[in-house]
Amino acid sequence: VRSVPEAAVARLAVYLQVLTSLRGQGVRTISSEGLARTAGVNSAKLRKDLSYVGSYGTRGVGYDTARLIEHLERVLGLTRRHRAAVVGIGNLGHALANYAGFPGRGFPVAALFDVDEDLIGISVGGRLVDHIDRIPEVCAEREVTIAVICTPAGAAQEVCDLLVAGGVRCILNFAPVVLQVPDDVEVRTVDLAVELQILSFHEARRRGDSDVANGAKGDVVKGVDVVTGVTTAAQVVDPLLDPLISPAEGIAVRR
Amino acid sequence: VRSVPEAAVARLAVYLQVLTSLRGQGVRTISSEGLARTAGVNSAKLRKDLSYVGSYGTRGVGYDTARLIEHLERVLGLTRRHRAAVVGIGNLGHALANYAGFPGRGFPVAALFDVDEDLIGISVGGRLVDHIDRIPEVCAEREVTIAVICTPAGAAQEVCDLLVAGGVRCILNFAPVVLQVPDDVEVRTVDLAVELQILSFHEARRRGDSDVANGAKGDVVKGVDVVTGVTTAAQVVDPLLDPLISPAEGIAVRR
DNA sequence: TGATGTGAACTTTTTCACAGCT
DNA sequence: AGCTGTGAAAAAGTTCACATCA
Repeated sequence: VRSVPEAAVARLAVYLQVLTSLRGQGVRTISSEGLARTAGVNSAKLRKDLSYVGSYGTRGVGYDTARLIEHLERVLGLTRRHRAAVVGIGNLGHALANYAGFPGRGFPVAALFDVDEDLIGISVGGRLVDHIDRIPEVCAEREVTIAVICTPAGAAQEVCDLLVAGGVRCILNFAPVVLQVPDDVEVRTVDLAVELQILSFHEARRRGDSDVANGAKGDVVKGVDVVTGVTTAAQVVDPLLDPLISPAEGIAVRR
Repeated sequence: VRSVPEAAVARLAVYLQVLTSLRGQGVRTISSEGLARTAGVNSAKLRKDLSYVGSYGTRGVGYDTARLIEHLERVLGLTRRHRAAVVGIGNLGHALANYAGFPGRGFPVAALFDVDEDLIGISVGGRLVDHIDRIPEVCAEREVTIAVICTPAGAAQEVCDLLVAGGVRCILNFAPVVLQVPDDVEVRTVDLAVELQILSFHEARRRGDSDVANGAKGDVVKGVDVVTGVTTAAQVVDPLLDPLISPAEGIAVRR
C-alpha cells in the first residue's frame, strides 16, 4: 500500500516464479526459510519484501503456496491482461512473438511491427506484422499497454517515441541503447552486451587482472588532447537530442 | 581501487556503451553532465561511479571520449578475450550463437551444446553443436570462461552444474529458474516473464488498480506439510527472462 | 513450539555541495 | 570560468532480533 522498494518488486516476481514451480511439485506449504533458500535470498529479506505487500503467512507454519501465488499475482497486477506489442521482428523479436503466448498468457501479443517491407503483412504467431509508422494508431486502437523493442540500436529511440505517442507506458527494451522517455514511462532495458561485460568484470576481478579496478596508473597523460591527438576545443555535446539512428544493424550490437 | 559497488559496475558498462555511440558520432569530449544525461543517470552519480575506478577526466573540460572508453574497457576486463559457450540451441540460443561474434567481438563463441540429437553435429555460426554431456570436458579444454544458458527451465540447473564442473565461473542465465551455485560462481539471470511482471506492477500501480499492493484480506487458509529449501545459496542478480527457447516445458514459463 | 511480521540497527548507495585543477 | 573528484549528509535497502501469534 505504500511504496514497495523497486528492488523488492523485482524479487516478488522471482518469488512468484519459484512458488509456481514449487506448487507444480506438489508443495502445499513452505516456510520463509525454505522459499528464501530456493529464491536465493535470505529469509529476513524475503519476509520484509512480503511485508511490503501485506501478510499472508501463518505463524508457526509458513506460507500456503497457492494462496501466496494468488496474492503475488494480484499485487503484480497479473490478474489483468496486458496486451503486448513486439517491435522488430528479427531473430529475437520472432522468437518472442512466437513465444507461447508470452509468459503466463497474461500478456497476449496484440501487435507486431517492423520496417522491412518483406515482413509487413506476414503472419507471425497468428498476428500480422504492421509497419512501424502505424505504431501510434494501432497501439492506441488495440490498447497495448506493454511493448517489447527488439530492433537494432539505431531504430530503438524512434520506435520508442512512436510507442509513447501510441499511449504505451511500459517498455521492455532489448536494443543496446538508453532510451529517453517522459517521466511517466517505465523502461527496462536488457542488454546482452552489458550483461556479458558485467560478468567479464567479475571474471577479471576474480583472477586479479592487474588493470581491473585500478587504472593503469603511470600514464598520466594529460594536457592537450591525447589519444586522438587533435584539437580539444571541448566539443560540448548536448546529448539530449541525439538520435543515434542508423539502420545498419552491425554496430547495433557493438558497444 | 577496491570494491566498486555492484550497481556501479552495471552502470559502467552502460557508460561504455553510450560513449562508444558518441564516439561514433564524432564526439571527442563530453562533460559528466552530458554523458550522464545520455546514460539516463544524474551527473553526481556518474562522477562517483567513475571515481571508483580512477579519474580520467579533465577539470574544466570533461572526459576525452576515446580515452574514457579505453579506460572502461580495461576496467571491465574487456581487453582480454572471454571464450563463451552457449547451451540450448533453440530459438534464443540460435539467435545468440549467430549474434555477430557476440557483442564487441570480445566474447568469441567457443562452444555450443544441446541435448537434441538432431542438433548435435550441425554447425551454427561456424561452430559445431556438442551434446550437453560433454560440457565439462569441452569447456575445460577450450577454456570457456562465460556461458549462456538458453535451455528450458527444466534443464537449466543440470546444465549449470555441468558448466561449473567444467570450470565456468560466469553464467548468464536466460532460463526462468533461480540457479543454485557455489559462492565463487557469478550468475546473472535475465527472465522475460519477470521483466514483464515488473512492468505489469508499475502499470497496475500507475492506474491505481485496487488490488495492487494490498491484498484481499479475508480468506484465511492454512496447511500442513512443509518444504525445506534446497542446496546451497544462490545468487539472484537481475531478474530474468525466460525461456524462449525450446522444446516443451510449458509450465516452466508460466508463473 | 515454531515461524511470521516488523521496529530498530546497520550497510550500501545516492545525492549534495564545494574544494581544487585546468 | 568551468567542470571534475570526493568528503560528508541523506536516502534506500538489508539484516537483526524478538515480540507475537497460530
